[in-house]
Amino acid sequence: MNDTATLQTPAPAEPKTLVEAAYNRLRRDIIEGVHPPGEKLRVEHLKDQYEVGAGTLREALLMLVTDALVVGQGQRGFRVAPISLADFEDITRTRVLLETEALRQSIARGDEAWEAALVAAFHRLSRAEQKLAEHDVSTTEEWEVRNRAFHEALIAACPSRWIRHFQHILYQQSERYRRISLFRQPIPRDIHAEHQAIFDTTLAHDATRATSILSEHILRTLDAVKRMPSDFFTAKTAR
Amino acid sequence: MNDTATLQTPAPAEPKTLVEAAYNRLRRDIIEGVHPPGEKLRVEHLKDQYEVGAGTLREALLMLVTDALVVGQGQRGFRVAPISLADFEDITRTRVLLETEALRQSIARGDEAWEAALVAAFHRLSRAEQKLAEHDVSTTEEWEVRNRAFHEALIAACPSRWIRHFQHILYQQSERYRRISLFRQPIPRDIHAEHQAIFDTTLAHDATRATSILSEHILRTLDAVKRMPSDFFTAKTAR
DNA sequence: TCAATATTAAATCTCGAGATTTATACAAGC
DNA sequence: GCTTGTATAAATCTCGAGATTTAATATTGA
Repeated sequence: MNDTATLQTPAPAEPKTLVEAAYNRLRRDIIEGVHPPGEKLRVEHLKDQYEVGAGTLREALLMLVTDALVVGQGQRGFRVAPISLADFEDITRTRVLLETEALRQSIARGDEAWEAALVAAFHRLSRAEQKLAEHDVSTTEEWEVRNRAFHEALIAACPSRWIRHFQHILYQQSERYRRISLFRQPIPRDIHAEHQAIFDTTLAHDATRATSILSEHILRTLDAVKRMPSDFFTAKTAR
Repeated sequence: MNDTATLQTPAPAEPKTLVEAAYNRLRRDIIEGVHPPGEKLRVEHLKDQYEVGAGTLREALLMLVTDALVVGQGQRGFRVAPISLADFEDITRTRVLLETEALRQSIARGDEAWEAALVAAFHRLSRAEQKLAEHDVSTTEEWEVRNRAFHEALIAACPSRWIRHFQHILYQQSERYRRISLFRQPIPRDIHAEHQAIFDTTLAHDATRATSILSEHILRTLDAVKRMPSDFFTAKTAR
């Protein structure tokens, strides 16, 4: 396999409409914290910034409501969804519930094609983590993409579209917390060991251990946030 | 308590914007099968039918995408979400997963106010089921409202907003299946016994039995649909 | 000085017309 | 006869301006 340094992940489908393009850009900016939690999203200002019509931007905002990244309040416009420790704890625990069940089903019903794709995703992730260990910070963004791809590959064989749908939303949410909390501090080294363990037990069809390790893997991010300064969320959500 | 025949359920908040009004009407029509699964939703036609502007109707459609009652395909307009036996099975099993977990947490953390509200909701539901047993068909619609209210009251003390959010979406989905399948055939009598058992075990804080009974209660609707003619879904989704 | 009201400004919501894209029908060619 | 290509028609997507609602400011009275 030609896995060079610039290996690409499967294309995420080009946006064919202006609404989708604005939606993608806005989503990215919200997840990356360009628009902080609680910020008022005024259509009049944003339509210039994103070079698009007013109605078009409104539709993009409505699509973001679907992802729960934006909240719309009747006749009082839109806001970036606020954040809180309680919310992140909720997101994390619900993720554990859904993702472990998805992995269980995936292991039970996954075929060889699923295993092959999982091996490939893990290999890509490992490469990125290897570079990260070598202090190649430029790989951080690529690591995030591949980490997500790995987690999705794990549960790809889960036949429940609904579980995968909800998992997708929650993962997106937790990604926003990770970026904003700027505990995007260097990814700890032992995280690769965790991924390795999840990968091994999953391929061995050991559902019990795999889900157990996955649980702790997800919950670990929760502990990290709980060690943040206590006024962190109130400060971010203010105004 | 003044529980007369015309007892009302807590008001569902009046829509203050045209978009919300159109959204509510459209949602209702889709759930009730006025717009069958797979039907193309042409903005030009619907804007007259719902007496609203084109852009306004588009926004209402986007809001329905959030509920997964409508699917939007890039540059090719909107459609009513299709149905299938596999989808209903998925919805039902995911509902069991979420609703049992929610009930577990609700029992663990519910206070007296929660218990009081649950008693009230169960009482209202019992009244409706009593009338239904007397062949008073006019109560069917009110029963559906109260049944939903009862299920929500069960998990009202669950602290997870996300689980409740997802549960809300799934309940809405299964309600559409129930109506469309017109196995809105007379509600079987022993359903009250099931509700009674769920209610009793929940109030007794017996989480194990309560969740077990709730599981079977939800799964029972799945068996009913599986006995439908095999071409039912293909016929409905056609075109 | 504080509370309540009236006035002003801003932002949202709403609408219909124009520009692009997609789907359909028909004819020509292999 | 079937496929390919073109032309027509329909529907969607996009935009900016006008009507309503909400928020902010200034004024008046106690």
